[in-house]
Amino acid sequence: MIVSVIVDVESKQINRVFDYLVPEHFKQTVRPGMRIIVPFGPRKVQGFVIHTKHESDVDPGRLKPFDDIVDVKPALTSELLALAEWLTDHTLCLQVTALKSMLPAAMRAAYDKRISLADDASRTNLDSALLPFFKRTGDVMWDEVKKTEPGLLKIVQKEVKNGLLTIEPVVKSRETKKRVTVIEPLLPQDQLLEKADETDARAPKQALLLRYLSKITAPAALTRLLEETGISRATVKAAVKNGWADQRQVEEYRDPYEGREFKSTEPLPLMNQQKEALDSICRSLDENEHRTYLLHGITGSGKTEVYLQAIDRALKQGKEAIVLVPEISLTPQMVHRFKERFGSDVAVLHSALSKGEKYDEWRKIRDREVTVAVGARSAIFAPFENLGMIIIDEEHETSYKQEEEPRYHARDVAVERGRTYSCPVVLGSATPSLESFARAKKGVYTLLTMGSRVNNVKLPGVRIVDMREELRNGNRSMFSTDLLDAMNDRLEKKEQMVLFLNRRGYSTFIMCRDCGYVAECPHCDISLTYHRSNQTCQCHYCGYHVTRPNRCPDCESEHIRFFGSGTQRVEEELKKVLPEARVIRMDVDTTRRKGSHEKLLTAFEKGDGDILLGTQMIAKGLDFPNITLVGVLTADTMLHIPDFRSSEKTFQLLTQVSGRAGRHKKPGEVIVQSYTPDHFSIQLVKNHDYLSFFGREMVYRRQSDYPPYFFMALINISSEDLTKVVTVSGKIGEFLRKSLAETTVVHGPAASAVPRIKDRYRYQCMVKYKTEPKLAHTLKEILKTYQTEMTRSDLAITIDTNPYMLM
DNA sequence: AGCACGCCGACT
DNA sequence: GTCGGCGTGCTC
Repeated sequence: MIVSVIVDVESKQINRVFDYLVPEHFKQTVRPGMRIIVPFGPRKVQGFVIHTKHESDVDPGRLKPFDDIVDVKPALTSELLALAEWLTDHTLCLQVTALKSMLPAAMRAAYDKRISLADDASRTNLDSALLPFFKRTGDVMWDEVKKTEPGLLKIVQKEVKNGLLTIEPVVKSRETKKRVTVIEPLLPQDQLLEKADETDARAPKQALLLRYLSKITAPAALTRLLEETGISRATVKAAVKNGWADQRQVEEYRDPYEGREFKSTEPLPLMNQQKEALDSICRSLDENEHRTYLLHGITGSGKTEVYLQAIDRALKQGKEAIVLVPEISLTPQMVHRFKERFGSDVAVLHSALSKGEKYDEWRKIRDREVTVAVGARSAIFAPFENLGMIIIDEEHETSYKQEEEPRYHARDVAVERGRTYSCPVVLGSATPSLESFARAKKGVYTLLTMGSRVNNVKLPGVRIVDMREELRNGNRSMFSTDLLDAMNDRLEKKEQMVLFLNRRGYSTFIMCRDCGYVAECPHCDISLTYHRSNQTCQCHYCGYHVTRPNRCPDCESEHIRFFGSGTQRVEEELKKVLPEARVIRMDVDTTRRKGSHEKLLTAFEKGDGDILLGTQMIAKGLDFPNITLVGVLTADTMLHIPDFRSSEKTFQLLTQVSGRAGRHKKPGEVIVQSYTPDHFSIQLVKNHDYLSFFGREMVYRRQSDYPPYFFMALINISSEDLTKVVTVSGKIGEFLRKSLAETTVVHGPAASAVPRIKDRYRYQCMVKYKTEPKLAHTLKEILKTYQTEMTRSDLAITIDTNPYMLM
């Protein structure tokens, strides 16, 4: 018996299957989708079994048996193995990269070396630098040595040559399972009580323990037992020794929601528009028909309730469901709604969980202990085998696109899986991506529209304030008179408000007023942001930071000024103009710690704050009844980034934040401050007019050959050597033009929008096409041509067949 | 990737 | 004579 294996070596040359013999004792257990440990050249690596067979094309003498099996159950189902192949083809990534991306991070292998003394006598002759590590008997792991003294590898290798040490490569598993000690009575209840009566006089603690044991029906956690009875570990030990009880370790799933109560909810009554949407979706479900629905429902129209009831129907048919939400930790409210409706049937996979917690949630899916997976992008690979429903909430969100390899879009994967399982895929949004809406209009997707809010709550009134006008009237502050008045009004009425600004830190750039010097990152072509809390200037691209200069590094002038405002600056300013207001600031800097995000939101919900000030992360999913005012401080920052989607992003963001106001009984108001108030993506927010926005934006996309009219592919070339980047990208551009059809447009090569990041120069070529059968082949050809140069030098070529980040 | 093999310059 | 530089090639 032979297995074909994709080994965990990320290199173009190794991107194919290798065959291994199956050792006799594994013949019954090994199956496709399992991870195994294989010898690969001189080392050991992890590999994925792709299929089993009885003959190999490889010379039988060269076949080696594999070492071990990692998984008890296959990590990947046969469907996911096929999906990995699809991912590889569509994103042009390595097969092993696709396979690994489907597993939780805790299941990715780590490698180490075990160093042992050749024999006991070797110790005396060992290089003195290594002695501290070999004082005790037993082996030493290289990772341990590296931690204290990374330079010692040379000496270790020398001693290997001298025959004093041996090195054995090992594959470490990062999977840690949480274990708890449990106690279980070994005697029936009546005997326990009998024994308790006997021991009462001599050993009261034993008696207490025996009575406790007589009451339990399932094994009890030791820690809890000790806590509740107040007896000591020694007492328990004695009882175990007496043969009254058994103590053992059991595996436990870490429950990130432990101790939290979710009251269960019943389906809510639906409005007509919701019913119609639900009926269409359920029809596909009942008929086992794959169909992609675009659920276009304005903010507050009750999309979530439609998802919940559609899922419920799928579960009742014995099927499973996947729900994707953008960066789920950011929308705890959404998680709660699923937990409340489906209780312990839900596994949650979000970025704020620890690796171990994610692994446990993932195992619940694999072991079929749950039937619903709610999570961010990678949850689309949930290893279900009878999928009945896939839902992508806020489908326009760009976080569904992975910006590392494999560069996939969860929406595409969802449609592919929906096709395999013949099940409906529901894309929901108040502001669909242009791609999806265009597809819905063409009939590729089925459009479902929900145009009014639940209970007919009115959409908030939106006012657009011209900040140039404010300036002309002598208001140089960051708050317009309108916004300030409105804020004062809400403070008086004890109502809450949300202030939105998509820039963290304190200021956007630092400039010397005397000589015009602007502080820039020495490793990236980008200006530094001032962070007031720790008095540093930071680069948001590479993390470089320096203490703030008091004098201009160029001309020694003291007139260093900070321009533009970030959330920290606004917070400070708010303290000045509204000293009595309680402000809760929410951005990457205040939510870095685990759970802090939710803590801040709960505080705001409880009314511990009047103003919630934040970046992007407060734009989605917030649903608090007391919010009656939303202020957008600078609507145009998004508009000026060099990206053809900038108008779309601006409109989506403004509409989303607007939706945070007046979702319940109290009417809401939105004030948008802008320096370009006449731009259509800002004007059309006023009437929440998605359709007009769609129409206007499509005209621009058609004129400029952008998606959805054209497809794109982006080739990025980078190196520390600028000359190399220029020559290589030049050749690539030439090759693209020569190889592709005449109707295809090739832009560049040109320097990227951020021409240097982390000391690497970056150039790019852009391909825009309608149909291009030769594209995949041409791009693969490019990678093949530069394959050796990429391994031998620092040259890097990355290809994105559906780019969202054009920087 | 990571490791061995192999062929040329500067040291005990 | 040997140590070590990194070009080349291979991994079932």
